[in-house]
Amino acid sequence: MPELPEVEVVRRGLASWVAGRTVEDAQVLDPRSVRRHALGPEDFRGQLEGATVLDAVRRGKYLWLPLAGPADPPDAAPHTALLAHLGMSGQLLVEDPGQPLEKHLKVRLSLSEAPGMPGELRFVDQRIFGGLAVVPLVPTHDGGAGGRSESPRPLIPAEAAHIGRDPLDPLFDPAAFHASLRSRRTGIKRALLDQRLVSGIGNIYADEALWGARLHYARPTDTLRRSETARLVEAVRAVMERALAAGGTSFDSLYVNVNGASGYFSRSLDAYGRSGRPCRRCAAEGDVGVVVREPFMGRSSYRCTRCQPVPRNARW
DNA sequence: CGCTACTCCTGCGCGC
DNA sequence: TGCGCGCAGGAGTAGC
Repeated sequence: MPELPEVEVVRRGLASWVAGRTVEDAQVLDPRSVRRHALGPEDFRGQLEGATVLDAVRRGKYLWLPLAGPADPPDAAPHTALLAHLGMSGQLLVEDPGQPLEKHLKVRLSLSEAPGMPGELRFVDQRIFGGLAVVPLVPTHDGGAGGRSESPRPLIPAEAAHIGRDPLDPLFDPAAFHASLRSRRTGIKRALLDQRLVSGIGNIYADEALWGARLHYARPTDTLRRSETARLVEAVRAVMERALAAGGTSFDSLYVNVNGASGYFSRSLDAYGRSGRPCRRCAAEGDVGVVVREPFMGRSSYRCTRCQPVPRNARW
C-alpha cells in the first residue's frame, strides 16, 4: 500500500535509472491501466515514442516524468509528462527486457541504451486502482494549505494541482495547516486523509501518526491546540522518515520496487493491524492499553483504548 | 459548497 | 474440499 515514503522511494529510483533516457517503444497490455489517458492506448503509445524523460517529480502520491519531445529545443521547458499513480498495488520496475513477465504486467516501455542500466520500465498493478497517462504540464497557483506563493510557479499536471504539500516538503507550512484544521468541522483522521490539506498520508500512516501523537481519530479538528497539531505533524514526519529509511535501502538492486518498502510494515507498526494486542507505549509505562480495530469511513481504524480515548464531541 | 456513499479491482482468508 | 462472501483501500465522482 504505497503512501508517501514508498512513492518517494520509487521517485528516487526513476530519477536514477530512467531520467535522461528516451522511450523507444511503449506497449499497453491492459487498457484499464491507461484509462486516465483520455485519448486511449494508441495515443498514449504515440505520445511516448521518441520522448525523452527529463526528471522524476512527486506531489503527494502523484508521480510524474516530465518529457521532451523529439522536436523540442534542448532547453525548452517540458510541456507534457508521464503521470503515474500507484493506487493500491502499482509498481514501477526497471528491468532487463528478458526478465519473465510479471503476472499483473500492464505497461512496458523500452528505454534507450544506457551503460549498466536495464532496458525496460514496467508498470505492474494487481488491483488496477493506479495507472499511467501522458498529460500536459500547467503552471499552478500552488493551492493547498501547505503551500506558499513561489516564483516561478511550478509546472505540474492538472490532475495533481489540488494536492497539498506533504509534511516532509520544505514548503509545508505547519501554521497554515493548523489554521485550516481549526477552520474545519470534521474529525482529525478525515483531515489527515484529505490530500488537499496535507498529502502523502494513507490509512496506515494516519493510524500510526495518531497513535504517536496520542490522538483519537474522531477528535474534532476545531478544538486542536497548537501544541497538539505540532505533535501530530512531528508524529507524521517521524513515521514517514522511518519508512523512507527502511525503503531507501531496498532499492540498491536495480529495482524500483514498491514492495521493497513493505518490510517496514510488518516490523515496526505500533497501531495498524495490531488489534487485540497490548499497546507498546502503555506496556512500557506499566499500563494496560489494548489496540482495537474499529470500522471508520468504510475502512478500519486502529487505536489504543487507553492512550487514545474517545474525545468529547467526537466527529466520526 | 461540504460531506457521504459508491465505484473501480483482485486476491486472500475465513466460515460453512 | 470447494465455494461464496467480506475485507483490504486511494481517490475521483455522483448525489444529497
